[in-house]
Amino acid sequence: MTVKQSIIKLLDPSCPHDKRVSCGNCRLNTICLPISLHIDDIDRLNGIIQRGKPLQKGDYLYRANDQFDSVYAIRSGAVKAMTLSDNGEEQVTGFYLPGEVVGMDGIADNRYTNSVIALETASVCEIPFNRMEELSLQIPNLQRHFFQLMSREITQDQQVITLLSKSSAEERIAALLLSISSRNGRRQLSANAFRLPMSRTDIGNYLGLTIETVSRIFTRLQKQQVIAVDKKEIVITNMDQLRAIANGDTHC
Amino acid sequence: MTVKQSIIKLLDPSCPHDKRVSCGNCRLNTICLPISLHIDDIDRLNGIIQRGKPLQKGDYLYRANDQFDSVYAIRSGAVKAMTLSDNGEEQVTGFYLPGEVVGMDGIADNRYTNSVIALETASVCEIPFNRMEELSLQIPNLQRHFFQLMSREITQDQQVITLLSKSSAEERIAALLLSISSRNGRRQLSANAFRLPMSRTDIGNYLGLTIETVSRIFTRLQKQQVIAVDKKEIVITNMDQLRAIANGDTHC
DNA sequence: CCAAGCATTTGACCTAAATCAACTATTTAC
DNA sequence: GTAAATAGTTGATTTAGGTCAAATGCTTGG
Repeated sequence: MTVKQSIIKLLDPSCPHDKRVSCGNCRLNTICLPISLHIDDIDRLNGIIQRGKPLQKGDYLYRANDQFDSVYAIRSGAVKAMTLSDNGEEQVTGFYLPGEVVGMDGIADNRYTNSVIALETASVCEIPFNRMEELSLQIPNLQRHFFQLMSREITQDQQVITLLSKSSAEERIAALLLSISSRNGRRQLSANAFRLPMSRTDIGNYLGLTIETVSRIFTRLQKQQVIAVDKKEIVITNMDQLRAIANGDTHC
Repeated sequence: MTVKQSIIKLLDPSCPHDKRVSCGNCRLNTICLPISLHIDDIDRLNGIIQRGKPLQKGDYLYRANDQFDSVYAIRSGAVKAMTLSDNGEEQVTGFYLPGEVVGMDGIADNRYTNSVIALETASVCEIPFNRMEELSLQIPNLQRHFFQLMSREITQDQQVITLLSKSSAEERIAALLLSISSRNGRRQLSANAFRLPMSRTDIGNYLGLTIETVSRIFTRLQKQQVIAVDKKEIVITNMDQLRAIANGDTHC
C-alpha cells in the first residue's frame, strides 16, 4: 500500500478495517444496532463497542459451548453460524452479512450454542453483552431495539422452518438467493448481481440438500434464464420468475 | 358443578381457571417468566398481567398481522403457532405448553407474524409488552430474563431447522416426542406417558411430513416396542431407544 | 340414536432428491 | 510450477417419503 493509499484509508470512514470507525460514522448505522437511537446515545453505545482485527476466512469468531460474553455486529465480509449435532455432523443455521448481529443464541444459557466462522475476510464489532444490558436500562430505545433484533431473528428462523418443512429444492435455492439479494439491497448494493460468500456445500447444508442437488438446481435455473451463474458470482436475470419459483408458483 | 366443588376451585391456587391466580402462587412460576425474580418484583410483574377467560379448542389467541400488544404465557392447555404462506398453505411453527411464552415474533415489526390457536381448552396470562418493557427498565433481572426467553426461542427454532434439514421422518417424530416428554418432565408431569394435544395433521405440518407418513411412523415405532400409541395417548416404553432413534443411531 | 363430517390408518404406486460414481476446475502447499 | 487437495459438475441408479385411493374409527349436531 502506498502512503497515499494509507492516507485515503485513514480518512475514509467507510473503510471496514479502520480502527477509528465509530457507530456514528459507520455507513451501516441505518440498518445495524444504532438505528433509532438519539445521537448522544449512539456515542454511548459506541463507547462500549470493541473492534478487533479482522477475521480471515475459516477463522472462528466463537465456538459452540464457549462462554457467552458478547454479541457481534458484522461490519464487513460474511460469516456462517453452525452447530455440531450429536453424531458429529455439521449443520449450518444461518449466514450473516454486514449490519447483521450474531451471538444472540448465547444469552439463554450463557454459552453459545452455535459456532461462528468467517466465510471470507470479515471484520466485526464486539458488543459486550453485560454492558449492553446496563446501557439498555438507561436507554429505553436501545432495550427496545435489542428486543426487536432478537424478535427478527426468531421470525427469520421460523421462515427457514417453513422453507425446510414445505418447499422443493428449487424453491429453497430461489428463496436463499432472494434473501441475499434483498439483504444486499438494504445495504445499497445491487440486488441483481452479487457474489455468494458461501460454498455450495454450505448452501446445501443450510437448506437440507446435497451438494449435487444444489449444483443441479443452479444449472437448471441458469437454463431457465432465471439467473446467470459464474462460480460464486450470481446475476438474477429474471427477478419476477425467481420470486414465482420461490413461492412455488411453478409446476404445481 | 356443586357448591362444594366451586368452593374447592376457589380455594385451590393451582386451578388454572381461577381468576385469583397470581404469579406468586402459580405452580408454574419456577419455569415461567417470574423465575429468578425477587418476591417483590414478582408482585410487580403480577400487577401488569391480565388473565382472561379460557380459550376453547380452535379459538384464536391472536392472528398473523394483528397489531402486537402483548406476549402470552400459557397457563393450561396447549396452543399452536402457525403462518399462512403466500400460496395460502398453513405452516405450524411451534407448539406451546404451560409455562411457555408465545408472541415474541410480534416485537420486531409491531405485528404478529404467526397466528396462535388453542389445541384444547387453554388459559393464558396476557403480558402487555409496553408495560413489561417499562418494568424491565426498573428490574434488571426481568430484562435479563426476557432476553433469555427470546434467546431460548431462537435456539429452539434453530434446533428445529437442524431437525428438518437433516433428519429422517422417524428421527423427526422421535425428536418431537422427546421434546414433549421433557417439557412435561419440567412441569413435574410424567415424561413417559402423556397425551398429545395436537392432531396428526399438525404434527405432519410442523415436521414437514404428510399425515400418512406420521401415521406409518407411529405404527412402526409401536411395532418396534419403542412407544405404545392409543389415539393421542402416548407411552414411551423404551426411552433409550427413542433417544437413539432421534439421534440417528439407527440404520446408518 | 344416527347421519355427516373429520381424523386416522393402511396399501399400491410414483417421484424428487439422495446416493454412488466419475470427471473437471480451482486452490493450496511445497 | 506442479502435485495434491478441495470444490463443483454431471450422469446413472436407488429410495424415502409423497400421492392417490379406500376403508375404518371417532365426534358432533340434530
